[in-house]
Amino acid sequence: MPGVITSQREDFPQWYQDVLAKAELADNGPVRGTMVIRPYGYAIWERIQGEIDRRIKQAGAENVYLPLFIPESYLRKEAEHVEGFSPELAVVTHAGGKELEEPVVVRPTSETLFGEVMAKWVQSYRDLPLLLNQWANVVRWELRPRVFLRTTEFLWQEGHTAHATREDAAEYALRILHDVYRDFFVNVLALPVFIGRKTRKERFAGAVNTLACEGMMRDGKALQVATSHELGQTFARAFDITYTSENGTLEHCWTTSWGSSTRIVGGLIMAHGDDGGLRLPPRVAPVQAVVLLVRDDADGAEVARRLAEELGAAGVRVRLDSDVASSYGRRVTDWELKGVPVRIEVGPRELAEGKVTLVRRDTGERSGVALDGVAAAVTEALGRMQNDMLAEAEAFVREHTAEVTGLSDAADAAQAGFARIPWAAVGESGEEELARHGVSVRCLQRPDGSVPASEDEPDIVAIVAKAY
RNA sequence: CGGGGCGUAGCGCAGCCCGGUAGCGCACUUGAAUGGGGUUCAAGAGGUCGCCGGUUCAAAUCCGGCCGCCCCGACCA
Repeated sequence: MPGVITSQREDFPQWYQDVLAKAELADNGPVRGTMVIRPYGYAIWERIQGEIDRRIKQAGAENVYLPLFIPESYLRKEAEHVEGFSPELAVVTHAGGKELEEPVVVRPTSETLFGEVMAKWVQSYRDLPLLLNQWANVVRWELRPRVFLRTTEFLWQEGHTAHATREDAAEYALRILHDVYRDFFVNVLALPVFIGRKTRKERFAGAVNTLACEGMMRDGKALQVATSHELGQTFARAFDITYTSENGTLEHCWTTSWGSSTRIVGGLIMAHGDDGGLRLPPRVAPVQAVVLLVRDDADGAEVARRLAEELGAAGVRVRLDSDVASSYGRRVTDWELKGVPVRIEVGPRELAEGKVTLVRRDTGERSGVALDGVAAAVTEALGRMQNDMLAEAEAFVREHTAEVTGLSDAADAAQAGFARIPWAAVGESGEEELARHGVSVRCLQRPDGSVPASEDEPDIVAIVAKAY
């Protein structure tokens, strides 16, 4: 595949743009910073959405839908929250042909609306925990947008929960991080993630603790792919989310919020893509296998049709490409750009031997497969690819993560990957210093990679990197 | 808001310095050949050269003003 696109570090932004366009994922929208997600890009998002939604439900949360518009006064109820979001709000001042008495804000996130709703729904300790989630679009007027990674309008899932105790809320926020997000990234996207606490500087506006998953892209930069916040009693106090406890006293709830967005699609592209375009792990691929009819012959067409049917029956998401009016090379390249994991080529040469050719997208490896063994071979290849892609990504992360002890070494290492450095050697002043090199603390971890209970724990490690 | 750059066909660009019939690649339409890694040939359609003004016999090109957009930094899932 001669020079279709290149993923060399210096060309990475251009490579990313090319993949978006050539794999037909998304374009810029007419309003600056917005994006148009094309059918194939949306199909990938639907896979992501389905997998995350299933995990959310397993964690006990239920889906609801709250309004797009928020009265401006709601946002003002929580000082830190307004301050954090006001620069990027889209505000509607006119509607129905006249100026509104109170402007309405297009939601940048829905903590305030959920606060209002929870205050009504929670009366007694028997109503707790209240575990809610919504799939919605939100708007944040970003200064420097980038398709999928940071767009003015994006699709996401935001979970909002209310609990009786601090411990219960903290435990749930951590559970979401582990059981919903990390599990999804590792087992579906084959994307190893660093999980940990955000520093005070990087914390969500209004939260008392922010947890995050950070993924490494192939240019060595970090992308925050999901977050989970403990909101303490901040929003419970601002919105009067109270309950009567078992012994009759009136108490404020402890709330959490957590989210993941269409940004994940960008992360998927940048973590697994190569010079041939997208590479999709089988579990997230909308099309897992394509049966490609090489030449225009009736026997081959019949075999290809039958194989596609068999694969479908075996539970493989399969497509038949018998569009022989387009050239073989063109079609092969198109499916590779789209990252389809397995390609089955049906041509006269191998058919003469009672075989077809199976090609893996991740390695490019080709093998001959007997006609009656195709479904088994494809299923096996998909399973192997899922594991191999995770192992490959893990090796990449290991090779691009440096152990350092000093700030300047950390800043240097972060030009090409991640650095692990004792948090004691960084601190808030060190964060400022790193920022001058375009580097930030992505998260704080225990030495074993688990999530610390506070940033004051001894021996905790800062993961530092350049970030998107 | 600081620092760079760009506005010419649907997309990507050349032409501008040195004024003289509006060009190239991709995509699109038609026809033919080809067909195991982005096929080839032929024909065709498509333009207010960002806008306004000036200089000139003549402006995409020179001069003045305006507008829009992109990239790098600050903000962020």
